[in-house]
Amino acid sequence: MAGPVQSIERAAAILRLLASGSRRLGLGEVASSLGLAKGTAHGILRTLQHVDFVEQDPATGKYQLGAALLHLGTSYLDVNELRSRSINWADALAARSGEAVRLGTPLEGRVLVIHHVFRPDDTLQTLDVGALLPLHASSLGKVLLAFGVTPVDPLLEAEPEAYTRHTLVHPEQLNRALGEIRDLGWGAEVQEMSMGEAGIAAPIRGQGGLVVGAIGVSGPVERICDTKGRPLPALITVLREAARAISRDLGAARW
Amino acid sequence: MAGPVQSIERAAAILRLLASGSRRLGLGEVASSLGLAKGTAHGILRTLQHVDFVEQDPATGKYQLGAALLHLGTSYLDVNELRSRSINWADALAARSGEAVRLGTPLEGRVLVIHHVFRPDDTLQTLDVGALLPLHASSLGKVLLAFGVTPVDPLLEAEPEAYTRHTLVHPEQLNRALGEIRDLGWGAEVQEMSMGEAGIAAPIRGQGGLVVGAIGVSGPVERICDTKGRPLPALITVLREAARAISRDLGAARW
DNA sequence: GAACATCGGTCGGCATTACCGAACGACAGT
DNA sequence: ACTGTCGTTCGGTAATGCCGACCGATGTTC
Repeated sequence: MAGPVQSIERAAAILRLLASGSRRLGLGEVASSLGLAKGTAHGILRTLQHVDFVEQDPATGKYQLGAALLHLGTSYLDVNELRSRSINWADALAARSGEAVRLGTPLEGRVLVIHHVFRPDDTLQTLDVGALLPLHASSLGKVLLAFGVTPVDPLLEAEPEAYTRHTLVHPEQLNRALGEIRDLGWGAEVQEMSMGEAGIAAPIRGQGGLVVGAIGVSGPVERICDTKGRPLPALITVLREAARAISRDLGAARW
Repeated sequence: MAGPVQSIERAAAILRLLASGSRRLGLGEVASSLGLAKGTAHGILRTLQHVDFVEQDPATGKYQLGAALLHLGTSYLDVNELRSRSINWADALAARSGEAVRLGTPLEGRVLVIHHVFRPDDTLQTLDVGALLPLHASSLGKVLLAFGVTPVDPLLEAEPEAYTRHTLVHPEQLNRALGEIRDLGWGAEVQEMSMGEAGIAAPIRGQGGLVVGAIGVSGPVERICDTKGRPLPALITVLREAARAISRDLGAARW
């Protein structure tokens, strides 16, 4: 296997850097962050600007992501088979459960939300599609971890971030939870990312039974769980039915 | 001005190619479409795959866009100042007009929709954010053309596509329409893209009065226009007020 | 207000880099 | 079983993009 194209890797690193900080970055910041010479970084940025992947503030000269990326991102949604086959089932699940439904796939050690159906009531909600959730503190992420879609090692070595006092930060805690998820076939997250919020998720399998993503419902903890903080069995049932239906659509034989 | 980085331009071309056709593409197709040797295209694709910009179907070996692009695309929305400053005004405009509101910016000879507020009634609507509209057959596009945000020349030379029998396809037709838009300060599109649909749009100005985008309302022709097919004055008023308000927020002094 | 620090941008020489084209192995259709 | 096509690998070559010093503008400090 020959080496990857250096300049493209660097360009991707620059784009990721611009995406991580949500403010505009100067040429010097970009260059030093990636250990590049200013001239080199400038050449790459100029090229990225030329193809509309980055824009430059004419006043300050600072750089930010460009418009072409938005179109590429939505084009990804259009061709994503997991998403397109899930849409109808996700709608139905939101209707049956009365809660918000989200679909996730792993990306760079996080969970990328690729579909989001709002809770059917008319409350104000923000679209999560494109957002990245933590693996260890979201129901979608825990399911993906449990079924080996994405490696666990980095999380077990470095202490993961604690969002609330319920977040599983100890490797053994997390490992035990993942074992349970494997046994049960579904996973939950109760106030581990945000107090008052909870979610449950189940794996989606593609051809050959390989887990390719996860689907979950989430909402206020009092609507997801009973008074003892355990997920409502009725929700689990409809969720797992949806996950199975999507898996079947994707070609997973007997799941 | 030194030359842009070749491999990055090629990588971007591959991504755009994958985004244009909404189906997966094989290596051979990619290579021949761009006039590259198979080996070259493979190296670039391998790199793009390595950074999650493209994915490869393990069964067929064909390539499609990757998940990282979705996150980059939404990150672009997060930092886009035109969008963030417009959100509140767009919401208000949708409420006052009772119609769907969209914000556009030019991209590659089309209009990129960067914000979309659904019509306030509860009908089923699909989110247009990230979609590309034609310049000559959308109200947003015509406004951007009229105010010189994007060059008109390519459209005037090549006959633009006719979506309906009302689409302006003759250069002189289009030129006259653009002149009117410049005079009036707003533009309309009545069944030029899709029969039964109409829209009106107004320019948004940034610092120094430069037009940086457009905002528009659109919906069924009978709700946008009067019986003679002319846009309702009340809609035009609230639309222009919103456009002015956003322009002021962006730093356009006296607009 | 003048000197300075910092910024984005430019340029030319060097050698690393990525390109090309042919050959390979797997697969599907015939 | 053969043949066409596919994605992939590989090595030679020179074109390519990288580096670091330099430039001019901007805004900051004393």
